[in-house]
Amino acid sequence: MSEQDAKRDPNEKRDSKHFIQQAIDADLASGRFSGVFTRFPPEPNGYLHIGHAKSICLNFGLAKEYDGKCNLRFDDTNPTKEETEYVDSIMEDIRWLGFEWDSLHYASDYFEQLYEWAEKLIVEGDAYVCDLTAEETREYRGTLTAPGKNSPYRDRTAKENLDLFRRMRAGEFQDGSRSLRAKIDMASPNINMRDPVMYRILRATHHRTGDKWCIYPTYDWTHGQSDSLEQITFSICTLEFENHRPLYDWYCQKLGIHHPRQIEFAKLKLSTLLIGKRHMLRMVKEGFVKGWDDPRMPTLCGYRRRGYTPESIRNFCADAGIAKFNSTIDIVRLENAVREHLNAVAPRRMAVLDPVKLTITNWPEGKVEMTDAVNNPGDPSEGKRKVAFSGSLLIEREDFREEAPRKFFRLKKGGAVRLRAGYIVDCHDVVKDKEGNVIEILCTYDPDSRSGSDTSGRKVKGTIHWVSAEHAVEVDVRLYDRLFTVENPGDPEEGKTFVDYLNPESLKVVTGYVESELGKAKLGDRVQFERLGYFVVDPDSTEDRIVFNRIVSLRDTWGKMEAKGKTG
RNA sequence: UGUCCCAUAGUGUAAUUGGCAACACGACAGAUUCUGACUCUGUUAUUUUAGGUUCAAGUCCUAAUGGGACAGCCA
Repeated sequence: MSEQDAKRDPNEKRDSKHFIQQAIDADLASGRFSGVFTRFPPEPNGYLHIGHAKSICLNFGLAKEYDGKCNLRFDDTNPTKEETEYVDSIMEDIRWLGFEWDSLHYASDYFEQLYEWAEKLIVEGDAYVCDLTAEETREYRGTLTAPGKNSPYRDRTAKENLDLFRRMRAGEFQDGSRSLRAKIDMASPNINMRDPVMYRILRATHHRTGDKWCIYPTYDWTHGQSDSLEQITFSICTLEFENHRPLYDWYCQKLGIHHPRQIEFAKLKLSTLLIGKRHMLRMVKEGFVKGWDDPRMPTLCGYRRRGYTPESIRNFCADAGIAKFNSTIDIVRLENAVREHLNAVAPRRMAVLDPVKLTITNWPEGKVEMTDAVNNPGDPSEGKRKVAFSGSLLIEREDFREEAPRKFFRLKKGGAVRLRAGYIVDCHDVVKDKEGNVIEILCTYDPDSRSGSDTSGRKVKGTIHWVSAEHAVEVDVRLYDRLFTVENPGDPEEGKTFVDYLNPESLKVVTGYVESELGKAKLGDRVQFERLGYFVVDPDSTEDRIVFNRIVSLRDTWGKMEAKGKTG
């Protein structure tokens, strides 16, 4: 133990901080801010996914870490895309992840304040009503390399602008016929500063304000001001808003209001996953998956149904780190985080998913023995349970070979294997059908080899799982696998789309035979089927038939050896 | 012929802010094992390049190269 401590000592810098924490420390030290107040600002136009989880963990995590606050604010400035349905699911998902907001807000709550501030900018000559159409506005904006040119309406008087803007609000003009723009610099190398639009005329029913407004503020004109109103200190967002920061700052400065600091970080990207809204929408709409909460979806509700734990997702996000580099994290890290947590908390059970009959020829007719099985070898306090052992068992077809390579440690003809929490059995014969398939394995058992009280002294290399045929409970098992077969399905080669990379085996449904203990399993229960993986009880379960989802398989060293032909 | 941002093992992040490049995951090799799981051990790097500053550079400066973001009245 002291040796371990000595080894750990030089690496004692576990408190190393990422660049946002360092920025916060600096601002706190300099007195720029006196506390940490963050916010998570989703647009209620879709379901939260694993990428949002990173942002949620960051924002809520920072608030917790610095003893500050974190709000939930719905960025609902585009009535054509947003719905209350999403608001509810977003709140549910955040809570499931294990976070609670300090207070709940909607950007739409600030529409009136925003409007007043817009008038202020008009009066001060910092904003004007522009009659250019959307298309004309684009033409006037210039390009990435060429400066834009001033709108012919740029020099209207404050009085005229105010009148026009009020009439915009009053509904006197057609949708899209005019806009309110900030008067900044049409020659700015940063396109966001070329007189950005603040308001558009848009007759659409808003999910909260109904038909009260026919003009709606744009993101840039809303976000920073909302942050300011809530006294946010650190407005954390993703990298694509980096070029918007000058505008964020410009609005706050012109208005002379509380000025939060916007800090950008790289959003999460995971291999084999498609997180984009349109991609996910297409998967759902075209039936590649069964809905937003399909266990193969990268949505939080999908992962929830899949059986992932909030802890494992949080651990994963912490593990992934915060940086400004656009990186892709290997999906196995997420899967590993899930295994790591479930290994600690999921009770072990036995289940056979591809059964073949194993008959013990020297087992007393009709005898049933209750043996002890350990619930979690890593945690003795989890105790033991009784499992019914009999002369007629089911084992995994994969665990038997008539002819087997040298390193096959399971059951083979003429060989022996330990039945977990049971006896050692010796295979002496097999029964086959007309096609030559093995339909029954005949064994003898060693009465002195019972688990827990083995006096046989025998050492066998392999241990396999089993269930007693007459005691097993039949269940449905959904074997989920990755939805896509390639690292980056979002970057298809010529002439292909992400659809071409869908994994046809992302879902296999089989009938499983589980130990009787599992007949009592309840919705949401997570267990490890020994040697197979982690499974959760799905909501589709009924009174008389339980449905299990495979959360994630166990690491399969043997499978890898076989794939590489290293089985000796 | 723009502006901004980024570059450290295969992957992702560190490096006490200028002082012996570390951790995790993967991969590989081995140990252990009544789960081929878990656990444990070992291996895995001229810090993109070229200059410069310095006793000392992953860290500061300049340039190059490579990558990313931006031309919605989306967010």
